[in-house]
Amino acid sequence: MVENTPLDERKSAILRALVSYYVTTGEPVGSKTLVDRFKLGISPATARHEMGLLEEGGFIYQPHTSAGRIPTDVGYRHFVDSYTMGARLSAGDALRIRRFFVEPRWEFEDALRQTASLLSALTDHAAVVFAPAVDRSLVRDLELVGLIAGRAMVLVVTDMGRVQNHVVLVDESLDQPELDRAASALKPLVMGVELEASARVIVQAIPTLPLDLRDVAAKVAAGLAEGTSQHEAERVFLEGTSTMVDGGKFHDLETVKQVVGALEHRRVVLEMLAESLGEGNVSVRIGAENHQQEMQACSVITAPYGTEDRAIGSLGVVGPTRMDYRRIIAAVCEVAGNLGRMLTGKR
Amino acid sequence: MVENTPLDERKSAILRALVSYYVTTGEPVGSKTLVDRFKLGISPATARHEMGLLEEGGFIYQPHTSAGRIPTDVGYRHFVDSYTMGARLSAGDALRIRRFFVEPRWEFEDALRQTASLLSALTDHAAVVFAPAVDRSLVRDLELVGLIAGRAMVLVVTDMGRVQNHVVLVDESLDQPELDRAASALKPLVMGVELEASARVIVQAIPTLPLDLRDVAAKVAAGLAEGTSQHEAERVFLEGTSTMVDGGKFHDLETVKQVVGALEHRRVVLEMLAESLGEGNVSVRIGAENHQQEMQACSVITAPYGTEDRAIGSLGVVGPTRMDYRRIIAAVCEVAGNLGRMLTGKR
DNA sequence: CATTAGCACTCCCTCTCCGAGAGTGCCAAT
DNA sequence: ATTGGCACTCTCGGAGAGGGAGTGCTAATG
Repeated sequence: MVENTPLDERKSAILRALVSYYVTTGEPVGSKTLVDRFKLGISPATARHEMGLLEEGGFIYQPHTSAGRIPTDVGYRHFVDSYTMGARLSAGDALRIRRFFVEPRWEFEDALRQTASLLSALTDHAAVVFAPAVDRSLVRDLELVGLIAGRAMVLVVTDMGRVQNHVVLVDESLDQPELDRAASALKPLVMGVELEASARVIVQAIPTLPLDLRDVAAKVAAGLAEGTSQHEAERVFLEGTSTMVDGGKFHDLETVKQVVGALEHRRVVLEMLAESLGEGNVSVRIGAENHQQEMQACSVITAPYGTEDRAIGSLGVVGPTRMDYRRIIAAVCEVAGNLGRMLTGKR
Repeated sequence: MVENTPLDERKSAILRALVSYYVTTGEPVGSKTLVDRFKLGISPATARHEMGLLEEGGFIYQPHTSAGRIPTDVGYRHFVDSYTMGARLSAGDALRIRRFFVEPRWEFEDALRQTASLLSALTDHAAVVFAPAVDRSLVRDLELVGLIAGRAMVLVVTDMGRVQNHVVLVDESLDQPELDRAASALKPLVMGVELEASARVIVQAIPTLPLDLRDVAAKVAAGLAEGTSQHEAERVFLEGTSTMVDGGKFHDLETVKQVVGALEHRRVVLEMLAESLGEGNVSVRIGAENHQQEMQACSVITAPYGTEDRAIGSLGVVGPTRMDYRRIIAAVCEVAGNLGRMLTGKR
């Protein structure tokens, strides 16, 4: 409520203890409980005094007079900022992650979906994994396949085993040999080019192409452009929504519905993960810090994955603000690191 | 409880009224309410008498002595069997479906996902659409694309615009020209063949191939076989799970979690939809009629889609046993019909 | 001056009690 | 066979009471 006072060490310790305890029980925490369970070296009265100050500072609040205290979003924020660095995974979790990633996984999409499952199981919250459609993997193949009734499919394969396809309308008279001819002409143009740039490359080369191929080329370029931009929503893998319904994570059923609904319509997930792609490191959004209206009862922990210098996607965990931040942050980081290594083969 | 008495007309009418009313309110229905709201031409006392008999027959039950009656699964079953034929869609719903299907949709997967969304929005329940990986669409193209580190991707396109890809391990020494050579050799074998049969065709042709291609061919066939059988789970499109959380559809939160969890792990959905593929027509599974343990608090309404003689997939709606069967059955049928027509181009 | 023990106070939670309301089953009359 | 009358049962909601947990304040203490 007042200004953004930096907390002295004792207040910080009290806040840490309070958050830790509240997160496990879900009950408001009183001064007595606090000094009983944690070796704070102070009496309940002193704790009460400090807690009063913490409340003035907006770090904790009482659901009603004469109840224990509950952390506010600001309180969680301080907890995360001051006590979260260097959190280590439990041996069990670490082992589980290591086991998961030593298994070879050949399918790109499969790997991402399973990673989402892992993350959800690990944290007991909903997990998302996102691979942006627009990325810097390199084109390995381009094919044109005629379908029924003047439709043709543009197929692009990247070096990371990702397939993108897009159906375009072409002149009905084009048969497969002609499509092959077009593909042969276009393929050399885009081989080794970044997927993101491929449409542009083709457009630029159109004037140099034989007249009868220009129309097809334009269609293909359009398909590529649309394919890379539009279908991002399909690149979101979401697992563990059922954990949201779990006992008492959210008090309000309406909230649960809102959150599950928002996650389901991938737009919100997409926004969150895209934001985190920009920042270089693990990102923690607590409650109202989320820009998305629907997510303001949640905390979202995300991290990009890839190599040091280049992120190829991001992943994260969504849960109630009352979550075990240390554990989850550690898990997200560890999984992101492993996934990045697995996909890039580096390091 | 007793035997499977065929109900006389009046009992049947009472049951119909009771189900209709209960489905809208969710409250146990009493004899007075029943004769007040429906023109049954009998007095409450008579209704009570009949209701007593219906209860003996196991069609309805009381949550506690001296409360109204609620339909049992058997009651719903009778309702569906006797009162559901020829149910018509509301004009609004019919229009909405028609509007949806006149828009051209080029992407197979997209079309299915959006259909699931439509069905969910239409019924206000969770909706699933399933396209089995093994089907009878015809192969239009086969490509081999080299990826990093001895992996190659087998790409197959079918005439309905479906792309299937599977990564296989090949000899590290194989470069793209050699893969192309292999693809050229294999492609003629499978062109126009049913996807389902393609792996078998290749295996049979292996002895006729040049020695140095036989290994690759076997790998490709294995990849095709695995691709067509294993990844069915990825062909399930699920939308609208958040509607499950809606007020009072299920009384028990634990049930909601169980159901959402089961839907999320596609296995259960897959089982249900595969079952319905076998039966030729719309199928209604009410509560305990579901073979899946997790679904016994739900009703599942599914229908295959495709042409008259050949189903190419199935779709359905999952909700609480307390649902508006007439409306939902009509919606499922209509959507299935339209989707089939759109995908096959037939009427 | 910070810390602490003591204490009165506040508020929630649970339990119980009670009356109203809804619905039933049965019985006797039609 | 149907119906009106009636006593009975059960749930639901509100009121009231007691217990418990936790607070803020004050005065005493090192």
